[in-house]
This record gives sequence, C-alpha cells and structure tokens, in this order.
Amino acid sequence: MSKKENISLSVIRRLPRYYRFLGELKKSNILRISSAELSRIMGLTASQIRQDLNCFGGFGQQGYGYNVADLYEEIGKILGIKENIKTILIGAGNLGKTLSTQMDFHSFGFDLIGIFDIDSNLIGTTLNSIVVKDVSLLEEFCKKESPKVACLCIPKEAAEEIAERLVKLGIRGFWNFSHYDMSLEYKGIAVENVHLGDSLMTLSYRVHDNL
Amino acid sequence: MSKKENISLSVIRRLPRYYRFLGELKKSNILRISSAELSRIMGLTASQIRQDLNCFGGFGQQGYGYNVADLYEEIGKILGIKENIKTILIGAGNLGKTLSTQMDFHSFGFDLIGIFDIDSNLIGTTLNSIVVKDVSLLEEFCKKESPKVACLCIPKEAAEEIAERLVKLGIRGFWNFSHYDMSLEYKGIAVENVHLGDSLMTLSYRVHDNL
DNA sequence: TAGATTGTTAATCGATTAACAATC
DNA sequence: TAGATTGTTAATCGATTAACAATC
Repeated sequence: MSKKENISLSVIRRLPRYYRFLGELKKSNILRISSAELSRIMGLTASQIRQDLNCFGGFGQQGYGYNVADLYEEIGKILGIKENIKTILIGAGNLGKTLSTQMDFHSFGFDLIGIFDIDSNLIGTTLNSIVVKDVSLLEEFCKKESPKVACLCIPKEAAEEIAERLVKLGIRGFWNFSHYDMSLEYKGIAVENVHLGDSLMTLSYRVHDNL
Repeated sequence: MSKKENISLSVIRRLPRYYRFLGELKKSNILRISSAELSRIMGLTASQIRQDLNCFGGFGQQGYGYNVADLYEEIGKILGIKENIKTILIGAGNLGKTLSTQMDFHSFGFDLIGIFDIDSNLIGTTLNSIVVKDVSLLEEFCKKESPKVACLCIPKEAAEEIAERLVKLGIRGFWNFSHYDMSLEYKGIAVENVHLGDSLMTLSYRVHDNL
C-alpha cells in the first residue's frame, strides 16, 4: 500500500538479487515463501526483506507469506525488465565484443541497436548481427533512433569526450566500463560504473586481510 | 597513528578510488593536496576523506595537507598492489578470454599463472602466453603452484561445483563473474562478485526513474 | 478460531558529517 | 608568529534490526 517517493540506492541494488533468487525458487516450482525462509536462503534478515519490499507495495499476505511467481513478476516490473530501452555500445574492442555478443541485454530490459568504434579494422564487422559503425555517425544515428542508454567500453579519455556528446544527444543512462568516474559530472543521468580494476584492488586488500 | 582493527567494507571500497584519483594527480605533477581540495575533485566530503585515511594512519601534515606521491604509495601498499598473488582463471570462453588478455592483473596485485576450461576446443590454446589446461588438472596444478585467488568465468552450476574444489585446494579469494552468489557459502574467504546482470537491472530501474 | 506471517512503527546500530583543538 | 589543515571527538543522519499489532 505504501509507496515511498525516494527509495535509497541500497534498496534498489538489492532488488536484482531478490529477482535472481525468486527466479530460482520459481524454477524449482516453489509456490510460496515467507520472509523468514527467504532471509535464510539469501543471508539477510527477514526484517530487511519486508522493509525493502514494502517500499514498493504490500506484496505479501499475512499468515501466508509471498507468492513466488507474483513477487518475481512484481520485482521484474519495478526493475523494468520487460522494457526495451534502446541502447548503444561504444567501443567494439575485446570487452565491447564480449558484452555485445554474450550479454543478454534483452532479459534485463535493454535493446542493443547500435555499436560504434573509431578503428577502421572494426567498422563494418558484425557483432550480434549488428554492423559496427564509425563513431562519427553517432549524431546522425542518435537523431534518427533516439537511444536512451549507452554502454562505454572505451578508454578514459575517449569516454570523457564521448559522454558529453552522448548526453547532448539525449542519452539518459550509462553503463560505464571505462576508468572515468562518470557519476561526478552528470547529475540527473543514471550511471552504473563497472570498475573492474577497483573490484580487483578490493579483492587484493581482502585476500591479504584474510591470510 | 591510529590503526583500527576492523575496517568497514565501505571504507575499503573507497580506497581504489582514492588510489585512482591520486594517480591522476601525481601524473599531473601535483605535489600536495588538502582533504578539502580532494573532496571537491572526488565529490566527497573532506571529513570522510580524513576519516577514511586515518583508519590506516596519519598520512597528512597539519597546515600542509597530503603529499600526493606519498599518499598514493601508502594506499598502494594498503591495497597490496605491489604483491603478486598467484591467480588462476577458470573458463576460457568469451569473458575469460577477454579478462585474461585485457586485464592488467599485475598492476592490481595479481599474477595470472593458470587458465582452465573443460572445452577440448579451448584446451591447448594460448591466452596471454598461458596455455589453457584441462580443468581435470586443477588438483595437480594447485598442489604444485598453490594459487591463492581464482577468477570464475563459468556458468552458475559449474561455479558452485568448482568453488568447493578450489576452496579445498587452498584458494582464499574469488573474483566471481558467475551468477552464483558465492559470498553466502564461504565465510572467511574473500569474494568479489561482479554481477553484470545485477548492474544492468539497477541501471534499468534508475533510467526509468529519471525519465 | 488459532497460528502464521505480514506491514509498520520504534529502537539500535553504523556510517557520515560537523566541529574544533592540536600542530605543522 | 599567524594561517592552514590535519587528526579526532562529538553530533547527525540514514540504514538495519527488533518488536508487535493487524490480519489473512
């Protein structure tokens, strides 16, 4: 019944995890689950689960718990997994190639419609049945197709420059794999930084801490 | 001077970011920086920076600030960036191939010494001058080389099975790209989950929220 | 109805921010 | 010395956990 206005990022970041676990439960033909049971499986407290879910609505039923399939569906809706946000990818090098061919953008709410690079050796090649275009065609393409999200698989310097162009062209969200810390410059635009180096350094610290 | 015993994960996760920004400053030949100035550049509060750094020691000087090169060096030491933790990678598919060839493990404190797969088409190929081995040779290899970290680039089911084997073989940290939520089962072992799907779903929510 | 479990309010805990005395 | 800026303690804020009345 409740519907909070501003939901904290901590809550939002837990949603995909709920979604994954509920997907598994659904696959195992489990029909209902209580917050207590789910908390055991996921390593959280039952309180937290109920608090989190109640940010978006009362999905449970007293005395019964939550219907797995329904809750799965609801969280999917909240996350917008059924949408098809038009998405482009910049940088068809190793990482870009892997992401564009391996990542199932569709099942997460995205529709990859364009891939761009500056390297003439890559332009014209096909990835995931999309022909890699010259990055100079970006303006033209965006005006015609109006993509809303861009995945950046390019070096820091290139990312800084291209981000600005893309924001002007109407991009509203970035999936950023460059070392450039996007979140700082563009308030009001959603940025998910995937800093693999930071992740490795954190692991380094923690492994040494544990030895 | 202070040296806290248990440093919170929030602090640790900020260290790589400090390291990156200080690296940039150093490259720009900036010799000293105050917490106030750094806070402006990084989008944090000066208080937080001082608190974070003081978990590890008093690296600054009153009235002066922090010596950029020294602080960079210190954080590098804290993170263990100069170490060479023996590391293996499981799964030489698309993602594994990209990581093993593109990721500069060395500059983050790791030394990639082995790559494994089950696919006979991949076994015997060379990635980053490492010959991909049959995963059945894992036990033999680990007993001889004692790697301490494993990077998992395999599907969920394979990851669950292999993680158990690896823990028994002395692996103390995982860089996990599978959909399997490792952190749950293995307390005392450092796990960095890189859930790209979760990251995309979070982006989906946030883009819709912003539109 | 009795039992179970939610939704929600209140209490606790931890992390961030502010303030300021210490000191370079 | 005076000015700047740290290291550190205290205050605030937000997130997590506990408790329990509502209700299926």
